[in-house]
Amino acid sequence: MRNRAKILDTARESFARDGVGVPLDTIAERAGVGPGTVHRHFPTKAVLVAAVIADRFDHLVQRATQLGEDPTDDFFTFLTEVVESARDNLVLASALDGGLGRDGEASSVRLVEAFGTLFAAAQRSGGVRDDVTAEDVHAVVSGAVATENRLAVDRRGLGLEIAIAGLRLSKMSGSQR
Amino acid sequence: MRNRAKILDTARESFARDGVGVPLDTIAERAGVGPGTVHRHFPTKAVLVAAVIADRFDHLVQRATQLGEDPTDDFFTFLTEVVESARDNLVLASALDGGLGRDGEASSVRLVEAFGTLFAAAQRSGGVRDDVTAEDVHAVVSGAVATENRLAVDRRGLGLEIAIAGLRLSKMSGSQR
Amino acid sequence: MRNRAKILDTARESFARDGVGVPLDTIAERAGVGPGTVHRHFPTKAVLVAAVIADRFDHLVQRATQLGEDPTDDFFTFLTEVVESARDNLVLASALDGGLGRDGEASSVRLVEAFGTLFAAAQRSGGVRDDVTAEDVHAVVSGAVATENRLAVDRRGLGLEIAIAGLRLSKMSGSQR
Amino acid sequence: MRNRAKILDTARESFARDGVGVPLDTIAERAGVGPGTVHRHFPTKAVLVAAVIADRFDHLVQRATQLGEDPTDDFFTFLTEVVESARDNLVLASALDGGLGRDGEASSVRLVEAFGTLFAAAQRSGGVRDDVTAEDVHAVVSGAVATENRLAVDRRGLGLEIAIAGLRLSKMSGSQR
DNA sequence: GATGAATGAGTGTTCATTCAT
DNA sequence: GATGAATGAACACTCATTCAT
Repeated sequence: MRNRAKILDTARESFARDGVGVPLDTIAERAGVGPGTVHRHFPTKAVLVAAVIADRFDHLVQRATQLGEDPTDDFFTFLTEVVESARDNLVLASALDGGLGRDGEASSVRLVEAFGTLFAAAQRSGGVRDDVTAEDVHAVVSGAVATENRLAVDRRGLGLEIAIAGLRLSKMSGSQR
Repeated sequence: MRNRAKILDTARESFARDGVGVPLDTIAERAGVGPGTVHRHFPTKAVLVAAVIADRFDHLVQRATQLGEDPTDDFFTFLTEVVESARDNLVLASALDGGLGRDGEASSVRLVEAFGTLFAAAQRSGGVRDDVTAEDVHAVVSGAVATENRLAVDRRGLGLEIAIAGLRLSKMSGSQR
Repeated sequence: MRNRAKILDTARESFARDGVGVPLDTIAERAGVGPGTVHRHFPTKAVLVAAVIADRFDHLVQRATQLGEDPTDDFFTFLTEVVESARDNLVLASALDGGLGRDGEASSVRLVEAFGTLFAAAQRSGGVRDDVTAEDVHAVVSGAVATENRLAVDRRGLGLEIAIAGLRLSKMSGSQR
Repeated sequence: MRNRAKILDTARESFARDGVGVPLDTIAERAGVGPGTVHRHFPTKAVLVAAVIADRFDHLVQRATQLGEDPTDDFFTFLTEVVESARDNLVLASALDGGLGRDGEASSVRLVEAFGTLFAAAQRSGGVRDDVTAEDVHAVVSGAVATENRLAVDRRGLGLEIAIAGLRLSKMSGSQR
């Protein structure tokens, strides 16, 4: 249905800008449909939120398959894309923050897999610290997103820079603290 | 009053565990008091939330004054304390995340000042990258908190390690990305 | 919607009988709808109260336009209608009592205008004391309403009679007290 | 107890200015006592309100006994005092308005009696219309109070003037309407 | 399929009243 | 007697969800 897409788009923008607190009625109104229509397509608010997230996650997974140069570059490129897609996007940021893969959502699992594959390859090829796990990477991504979202607009990039430097293989790794 | 402390404690735990979404009635019940009692001590939910945060923030500011060795060590020690205090604490994490100092709350402003002083000293003494601002540090702290909160329990520390490494003066600073 | 009218009717009766203190939930229950439905049609209790009043006021203004005999008779006929409509009606009585026109409500302003026009004409035609102002008339109307509401049922009319006699041009006007 | 008088005074002013809606806690605070103290002296808010009213009513009844010239003058003088005491006094105004004597309150009954005696004498002496009852007078007083309270400050007196003219024996009485 | 009116449980807040100190 | 902290019922209002049209 065309309405489904319209609702999904509106929800994406609304949730991105204002968080999941936005009333469904507001989304319905912004999408130019009735609240009942929203529920026809998305029986529950949670379902709608999940759909919005899944949409972005699948979009990202898609991108992961379009890489293919150097494993290390691929990994960091993907990480950058993930972080940037969650920048200025409240739902995505909190979706990455809270329970990537843990929620059992199919798209979430796929993203974890895509990430895992790239990460394993990068680690094998020696471009990434070998004392961090795939799970750790999820956490670091969360952190990078949080940093980016808090940074002044003209300072953007610092969060990514630090995260990437922190994951990249270097002599100083693990020597701090 | 003894009840004020009881309510504040209960609120601290409730907000830490479940976020600020916890109904005041629930907090009242958990504290073993009536809903009216909560309002007597904290006229508004916002006031209670602010009180919980202020309590922790002032605790931190207190710690800042007890340092006094090497400026750089002091700064990173304080940063570590701040991040650790927000670990497993949803309100504190989001308080650090959203608008440190921007909210005009006295305790928030004091924390910003404490941070700023230590940061300036550390930067002057050459222990911290000189291309980052105090504002940047707030963002990086947010990120470290997010990372720590997402990390498996036995992996804790990685977020801090990366943040600290990212802020510490090093030859590679600014060379990435 | 049919429900809007049902709610307005119920509110009119409830407010008339028991005053504006009646809980919205009670009105909802009496109207056979949920509390949310009341809020859908009248976002705020003040809006509902205003709607009830506006409904009566506009009804009165309507009547004012249907007159057209002798200016003096018209004025007193209208005054009588206004007072009688507020008889046994707590909201209307207090709406007339407190701030006719001062509240900025459109219907209130219209009623003031209707009253003012009739009053001016009556005064010009010599049927009304020329030492009273339009504002005075509002106060006298308030008084007549109060009197009528306090009067035993079989004595009704005395308040109006006194008010009308007091406003009508007579030799004794202003000689008392 | 001295506190009782302090509370009563404070309540009188508070209720006069803001109506009976004023919270007891506010009155307690203004009186410089705890809320519990208010309840010790006045078990219920209704009791306090009644006490405030009784205090004024008894004050008025007192005045009634100090008259003694011409019956008609006495009656209208008393009526004037009653109306003026309720001017700018929200509780008193509504106490006069709603149920003088009907509430069974002793002071209310006494006021009714005082009024009744003066009224009967005035009527007997031929100074007051003989087609109105004592009950009617209560209603007219209500009206005069309402009018006075609505009148602009520099127009005060009109309500009383009209009420008195309306009750006084005159050739036009009963000829209107 | 779409609509949007209706639902009703839930939330923050107020305030008369009680009672331990 | 006085205090003021505590109580809890009550209220206005929100919003996810349902359902008649």
